[in-house]
Amino acid sequence: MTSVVVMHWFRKGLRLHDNPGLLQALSLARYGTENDDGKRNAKNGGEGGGVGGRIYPVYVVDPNCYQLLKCSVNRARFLLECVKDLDNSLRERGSRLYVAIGDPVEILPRLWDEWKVTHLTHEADETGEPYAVERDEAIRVAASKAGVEVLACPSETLRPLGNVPGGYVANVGGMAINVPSTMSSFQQLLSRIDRGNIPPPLDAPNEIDFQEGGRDANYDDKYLPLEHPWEIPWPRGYSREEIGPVWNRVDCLDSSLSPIAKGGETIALRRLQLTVTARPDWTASFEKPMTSCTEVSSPSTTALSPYLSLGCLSPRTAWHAVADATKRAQAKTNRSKPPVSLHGQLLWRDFNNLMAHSANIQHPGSWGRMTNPYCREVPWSSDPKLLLAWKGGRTGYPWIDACMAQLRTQGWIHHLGRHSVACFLTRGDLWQSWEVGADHFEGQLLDADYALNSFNWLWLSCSGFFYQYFRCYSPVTFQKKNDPNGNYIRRWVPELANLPAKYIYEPWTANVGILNAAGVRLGANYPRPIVDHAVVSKENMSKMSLAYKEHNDRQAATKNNGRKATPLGSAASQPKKKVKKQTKIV
DNA sequence: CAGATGTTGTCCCT
DNA sequence: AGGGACAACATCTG
Repeated sequence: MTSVVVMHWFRKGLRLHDNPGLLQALSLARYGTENDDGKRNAKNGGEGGGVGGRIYPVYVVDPNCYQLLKCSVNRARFLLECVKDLDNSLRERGSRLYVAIGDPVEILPRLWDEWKVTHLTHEADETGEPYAVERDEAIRVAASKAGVEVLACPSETLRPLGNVPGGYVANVGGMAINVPSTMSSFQQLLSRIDRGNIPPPLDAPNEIDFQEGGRDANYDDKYLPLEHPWEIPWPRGYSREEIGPVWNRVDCLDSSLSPIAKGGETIALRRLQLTVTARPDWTASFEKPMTSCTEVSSPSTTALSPYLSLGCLSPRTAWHAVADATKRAQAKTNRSKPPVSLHGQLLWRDFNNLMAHSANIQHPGSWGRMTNPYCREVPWSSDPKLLLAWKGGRTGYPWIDACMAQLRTQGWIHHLGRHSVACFLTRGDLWQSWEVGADHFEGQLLDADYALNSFNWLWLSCSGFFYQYFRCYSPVTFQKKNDPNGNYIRRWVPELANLPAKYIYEPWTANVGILNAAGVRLGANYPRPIVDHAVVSKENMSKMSLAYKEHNDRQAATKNNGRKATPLGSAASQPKKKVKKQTKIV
């Protein structure tokens, strides 16, 4: 009898619950066959005795992957906590995680050979993130050479993104469907698939599922580098000497200071329980724009995003937790609706993923760049001094600087805080490209996500999906109403903590006596504003207007030269655009 | 083609 | 607190 040896390769999807790839691996190891519909658990997935197969759950700490390439210390810590938690959960079930460091394209084939692997399962990467595409293709080629069968299962989103049954762009009768480019058309598309029902999450496998082919005693002492995290080559730019102290410092962080307690599936499910399941009325009536971005002690939202971005939490598990809690809410409680409801937040996530998927099908690898087909060309400047001031929270606008300080310290800020700083860097004030802002967020955010990060930067910079550039956030007044005393600023910019409330958002308007009394020395321990918002925001609106005109002219010229083929029939494939109308004079 | 709509603006008025 | 002007974007709907 040929024995089946399955490797389940964790990349994202760092969870046991609702993990179809893992269940397929278990089914193969126990019964030698795939779980036919991918919907039943491995324990129910077949008849008769097992085939004596074995399963090796594997994680490769890959310094070049999206999750580690640009990561801050905070983010590396969070990722490793997720991996450790996964190992703990597998050990509770009689298995374990085998962890290696380096390039999966070199490491995995060695392990296939060593372990006589016959099947490889992993979560499919559907957005077309360039590094993942290249890596997975190389793995597919190597697996084919090695005679290893590969099974990639979609489980990152509520529904698969691609052209598969139940997916958002599934071919219907051989006709490619139009990919929506607005949230409302996305919602309509979703409502047409199985009447908007979201498939229920799959249960986590239990100890019985792992009873055959659990641990391999021969390798118990191998692949345990997590005991020595300082050997991990992160983050980029730190010398080996620095990495030890960095790790120690991270371990000493008071995690209660952070809205994100700790990484890992266990904490993710507990946080879902505490924020959603235990609060039916809050969940049912949740409206994103009504939540506060100036909370000092704990987030006003669920702050589940870091767990979703690494796949510690399944979006379908979250969806059904919200649905169940909403059912239990009191009758008199107002039920909010997408896009502002909690379900709406998960829909945004899928919509963003679908847009990344679509952009990368049209122009591979373009999503994170200005060449993105959904991105308008705007002639941004490039000023390293301005960029550095923004990154370091030294813009002289306390609200902006406070947000950047929270980002740097906790790796998380409220969505509206992100709006403020992203608008400020791009179309609002500094006129720097959204790409450099996205790049910085990618490094700093615990919840950095390939699809969501670029989508939001396109949106805020009015380069794509959102175009009302005349709606501009003020770095002074936006939060004055919500936090008149400036408690958030006092928390994150301690240099300003003693200023009277009247001046906390605009220290440059205070006289020297007041500043001295508060210990503020403008230009010394706190900068003067690097730009005059009233002036530059007006100038920038004119620049945006011009950039849009030029965009429309280019579109019109393209139309005259004939249609450009685009495979998905998206908005980008319908060049139309009359020349902009003259403004009517009344 | 006109009119409605778009997750979360600001300022000033009553 | 609620509403309109601001100056006026793109996309979708009928």
